[in-house]
Amino acid sequence: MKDGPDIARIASLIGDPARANMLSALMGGKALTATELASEAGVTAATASGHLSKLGDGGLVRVNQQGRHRYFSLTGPEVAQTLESLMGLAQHAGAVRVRTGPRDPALRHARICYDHLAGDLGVTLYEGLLSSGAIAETGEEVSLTPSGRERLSDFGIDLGALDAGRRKLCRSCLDWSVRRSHLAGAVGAAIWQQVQAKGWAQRVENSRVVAFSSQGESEFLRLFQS
Amino acid sequence: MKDGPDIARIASLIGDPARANMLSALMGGKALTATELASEAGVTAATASGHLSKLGDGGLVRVNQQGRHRYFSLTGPEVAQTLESLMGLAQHAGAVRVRTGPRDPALRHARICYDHLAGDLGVTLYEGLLSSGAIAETGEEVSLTPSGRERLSDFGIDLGALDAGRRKLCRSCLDWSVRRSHLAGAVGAAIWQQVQAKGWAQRVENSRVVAFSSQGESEFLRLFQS
DNA sequence: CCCATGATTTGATGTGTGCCGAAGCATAAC
DNA sequence: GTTATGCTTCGGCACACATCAAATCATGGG
Repeated sequence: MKDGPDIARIASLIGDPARANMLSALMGGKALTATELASEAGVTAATASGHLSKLGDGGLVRVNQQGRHRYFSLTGPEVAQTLESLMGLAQHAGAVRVRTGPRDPALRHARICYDHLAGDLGVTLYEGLLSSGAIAETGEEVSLTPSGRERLSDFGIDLGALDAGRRKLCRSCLDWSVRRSHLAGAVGAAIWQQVQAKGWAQRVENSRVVAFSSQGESEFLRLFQS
Repeated sequence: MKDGPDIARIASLIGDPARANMLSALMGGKALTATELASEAGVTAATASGHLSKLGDGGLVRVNQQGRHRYFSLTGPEVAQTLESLMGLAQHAGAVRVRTGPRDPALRHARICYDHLAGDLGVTLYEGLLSSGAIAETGEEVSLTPSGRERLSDFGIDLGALDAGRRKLCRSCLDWSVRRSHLAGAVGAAIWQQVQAKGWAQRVENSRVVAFSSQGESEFLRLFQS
């Protein structure tokens, strides 16, 4: 029964602790340099370089050379989605990190998933948009309704720019901490941008945690909670 | 950035070729004995035993002792779903098995995904049910509409029994070969059972491939294709 | 041009772990 | 009882690979 794609190859790629930490760091969506990733993984630059080249060969990360820096990022949302899926399994299997970080509760409340909002607030957003009819689902597809377009325009999002882009507008992404969906895709990314621009929230340095100001959070909930 | 569940632990579990082959075999949904799995993985019984105990500790497989046999199966649909997701990545990353099996095209056409139908025909089923209004989606959730209940009853499925069960009726599962959704959950499993009972298709020995009779396939399409 | 910084390559070391054979335990058949 | 089968445990072997230090290459700044 050696059917189907070679799953072991890429699973073993993710299976090394150093590489897994690098990938987790890249889940933040920001492109990071090789040295930054080395520090994230807790290894020397030499070791990190080897790992990154393997991840590149495996098609999990992409490089972007800029001057003498090389910026690494995940190749795409599929990778992020698979990683979240693995986190869900690990969580469920009780394979939580022995020394659960102090940031853990904050991480569950609101965090970045690649380039959009996840955690409790991400799920709230998704379900609020859905129940108010701003987005709708047909099959796996998520689409923006006319009323949704209007609301997001009012919110300050330039939908014309998104339409022009090649990226799919809406996409659902399974949340490992809540085990429900949150909103990904171009619209998901744009909403996060706008939340940031309005000063409602900002990212915590060197972490996927998102910190909402108390006022920002209440405005966010007022606008999006169903 | 050591936040979140420990992803490396279980990824490395899947990352070993022998274990990956075992898991792939279990994707067939049937519970298999330790020796069967050993032969699937191409290792001795001793080695297999060690692997299976690790998979058990990691929460990926479940044991079911019966007499002197020990039957192994995946702990649940989440595991199967994550594996499919990994296959999607592997496929996309060009990490296809060097020696692509002769069963490969058949596998894409129709196969078992844990306990329901996947591949071209699985996707056709899902989209047919959706466009004819038999199922509907709200968020990540898939639900059975009244007209859908009626159709499936006519098809010979005992919905009362499914309602009584604890398992979620409908669930969508991403298909690695087609990259679209197919139907999982209790209803997905029941449909496959019924397709089998009607003699439209049967599983190919020692493989996830599903073979439809030509008459069975045309009846299936007539009934479910949108 | 020279130095500083970022990144990769090379070579050597060590640990982890996959693998098997043989022996030990069960359970079932006779 | 005895024998056979399924599975696990143990001991030992060997290979793969993660790791680092030092050297090399590349880019940018003064």
